[in-house]
Amino acid sequence: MLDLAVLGLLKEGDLHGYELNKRLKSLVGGYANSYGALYPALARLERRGWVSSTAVAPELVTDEQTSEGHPRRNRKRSTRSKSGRTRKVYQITEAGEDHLLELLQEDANNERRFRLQLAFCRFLPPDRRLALFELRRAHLVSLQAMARRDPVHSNDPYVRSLFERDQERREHDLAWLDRLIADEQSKRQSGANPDPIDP
Amino acid sequence: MLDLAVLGLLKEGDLHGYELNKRLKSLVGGYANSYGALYPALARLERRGWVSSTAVAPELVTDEQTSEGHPRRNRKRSTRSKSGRTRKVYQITEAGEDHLLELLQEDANNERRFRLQLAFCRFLPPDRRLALFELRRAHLVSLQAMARRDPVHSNDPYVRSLFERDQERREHDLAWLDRLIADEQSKRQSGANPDPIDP
DNA sequence: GGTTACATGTAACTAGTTACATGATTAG
DNA sequence: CTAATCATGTAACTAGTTACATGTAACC
Repeated sequence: MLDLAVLGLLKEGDLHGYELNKRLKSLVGGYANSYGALYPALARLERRGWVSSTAVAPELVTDEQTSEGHPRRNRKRSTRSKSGRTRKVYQITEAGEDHLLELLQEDANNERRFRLQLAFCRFLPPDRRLALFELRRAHLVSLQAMARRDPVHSNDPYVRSLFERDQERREHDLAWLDRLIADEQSKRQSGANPDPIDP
Repeated sequence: MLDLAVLGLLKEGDLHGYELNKRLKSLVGGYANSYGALYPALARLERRGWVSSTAVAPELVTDEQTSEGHPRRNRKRSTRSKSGRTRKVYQITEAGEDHLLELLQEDANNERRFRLQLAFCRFLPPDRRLALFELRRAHLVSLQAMARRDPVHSNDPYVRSLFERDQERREHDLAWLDRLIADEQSKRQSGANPDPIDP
């Protein structure tokens, strides 16, 4: 799961672990400050050849990589470092990109995984993307059916309220997915030139 | 987490592992057929003195425990067994009930935990229950605030759609929780006799 | 006579969290 | 000078899944 998130973020651009973690936090509300998961994951991805890393000495940090614009008066030297340690900047490999495409298509039964798949589904070809959405839809529909044929037995008001919320959430989610699917299909019909020659 | 679910279900009545698993499935849409988590959990709960178990021989299975009403013609003997193996029926201990009360109050930051806490919150005294709801509410509000002060950076339509859904879900959840809280408070005001003497 | 349901368990694996260790740089 | 932020990592723990092993009994 983390693999998917990391490869997806690295496909957008090279990053080091600390920065990756910040992006993960804003991408998935959750994925705490768990460097305890991230760093081992990066090491694993590198062992498998899906990413490669470059050590970047703090002196070599360039202006582009350093936060905002206003250059604040150089103190002592023009090259100042924002970090005290050598950073390891990771980049995705070709094998990594292939693997990412696989991860983007598998399952979709898992709520958290689907979240990540959606966040990076722009890297999929349109037909694969649509297939992913349909797969997720089928899963939601089967959950819906399960809930309907086996309604709440409990008379407890709290349990009932919980199950009602679940029901509403499923319906809301299905409607949302249907909108996504409809948008995909309308895209195929209108600007359906995968190799645009005449703009 | 499983501990909470198991203790809660056992507080409603004695059960064996297989039956517990079925209840878990209908209670939490999820918690797969994971006997691989349940049986070790039961063993652990027993070691800690929160539950105790009784071996029940298949011959001793009584009619009350055997599914539905229609008695189907006894074949060969009046005591027929539905199961081929000795079942281990678990019951919650006094220490287990105390522990359950603790589990019902801790955290509430965790979505899945809160689900279970709500499913069994009827075992809490009303003030504790209200406190639990308020705690969950505070957590949702802080998530809401985080999302607002740090909006989506991405221009990707899929990412945007995802974050919009998140937002709607949070709002829906908050409204739902507020209804639960309001109901609790109105209960306190109307039938607020914890030791009813005059019915 | 094969599939499904009943029933208990173990082993290996997946996935993430919490706490710790370490140290530099920067903003107030 | 002190708190926050930057930066990388390890160890122990929590929590659940998947696959396997084993066997009975009921259903069609």
